[in-house]
Amino acid sequence: MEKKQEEELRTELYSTISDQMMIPTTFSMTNIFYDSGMPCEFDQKESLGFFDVQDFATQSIFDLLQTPSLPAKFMQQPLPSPVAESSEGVNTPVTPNSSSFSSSSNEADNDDRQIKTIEEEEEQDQDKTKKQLKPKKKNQKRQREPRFAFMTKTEVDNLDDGYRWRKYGQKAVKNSPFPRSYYRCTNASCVVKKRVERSCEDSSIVVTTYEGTHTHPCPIMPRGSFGVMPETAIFGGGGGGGGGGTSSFMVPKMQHYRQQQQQPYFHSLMTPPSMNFSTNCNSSFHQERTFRPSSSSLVRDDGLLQDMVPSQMLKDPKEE
DNA sequence: CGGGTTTGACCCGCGC
DNA sequence: GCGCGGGTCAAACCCG
Repeated sequence: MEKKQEEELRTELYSTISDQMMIPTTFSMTNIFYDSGMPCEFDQKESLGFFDVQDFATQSIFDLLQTPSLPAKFMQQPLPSPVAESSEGVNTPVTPNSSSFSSSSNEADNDDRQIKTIEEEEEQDQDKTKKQLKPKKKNQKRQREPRFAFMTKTEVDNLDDGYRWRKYGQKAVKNSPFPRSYYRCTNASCVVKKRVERSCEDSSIVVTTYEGTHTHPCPIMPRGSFGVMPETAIFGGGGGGGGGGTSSFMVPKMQHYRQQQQQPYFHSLMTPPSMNFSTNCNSSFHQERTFRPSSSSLVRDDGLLQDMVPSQMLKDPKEE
C-alpha cells in the first residue's frame, strides 16, 4: 500500500519533470537516482525513472529537482540549507535535501530527522573537507550529502550542467577501465561536488553524481529559461569562445555540443535501449514509462526540441 | 599571471 | 593489524 503511494509519487514526479522539461516521454536516455546521503545507502539509491533528456538538459533536471514547482509533497520540508543561509542568501534552491521522497528503504520514516542530522554535520564537514589532512574526530562517521546520479548515454564525459566545476581529482575505478573524475563547484561558498564516470558495462553511458546543494544561482542561465530561449538566441550569434567552456552563455555551450557530440546525441536517441540498469534500480517504476521508442514523438514534438535544436540536427542521422 | 587540469601521495573507512 | 579501494590534497604543469 505504501509501496503504491511511492509509485504514484514517483510517477507524478516523473510526469512533472517530463512536462516541465517539455520533452517527449518516449525515449529513455537517463536514469536518475536519488540518495538521501546516509552512509552506505547509495546501494539503495532511488531510481526516479528514466528520463528523456538531452545531454545538455541535465541542468534542467537538476534544476527542476530543486524547483518549488514540483509537487509539494516531494518537498516535505523546504528546509533552509544552513549552507545557503551562511551565504548571502542567494536564490536558494529548495534542494535535493528536502526531496526526501526516497522511501523504499526502512530509513525513510526517519528521513526528516536524518536530513537534519546530515545538515548539522555538514557544517562541520565543510571545514573538514577543506582541511582534510588535519586531524578530525575519528568516531564521527562521515555522512554524505544527498546525491543525485544521472545515467546519460553520451559521448561527452563531462556534461555541461550550467555550473562551473573544477576538477580536483581522478581515480581509477576498480573493475572499470574508465577513471572517475571528481569535480567541485568553483564557487567559493559552494561545496557541491560532482563525480563523473563511465559505466563499465556500457561505455557510452556516463554516470554523473551530484553531491550537495548549490548555494548560488546557476551562472549560466536563470531558472526556467531553458527551452524557452529562442533559437536565434541560442545559435544565432557567432558568440565565439566561451573561454573556459562552462562559464559561457548558451551559445558557446550549444556550439560546444555541436562540435563535440555532433551526432552521438541523436544517435543515442535512435539507439535501441539496450541499456540495462537493473542492477541499480530497486524500483520497478521505470518500466512504466521506459523505452517506448517512437521516433515520431521526437520529430513532431511540437515546440519542444525544435525550440532548442536547429532543424538540421533534428533530422534523422540516417538521412544524412 | 590566473585559473583549470594532472597526478602521485596521502587519508580514511571497511572488510578480512 | 593489514591491505584495499574510494576520496581528497596539493605541487607541478598547462593554457589562454
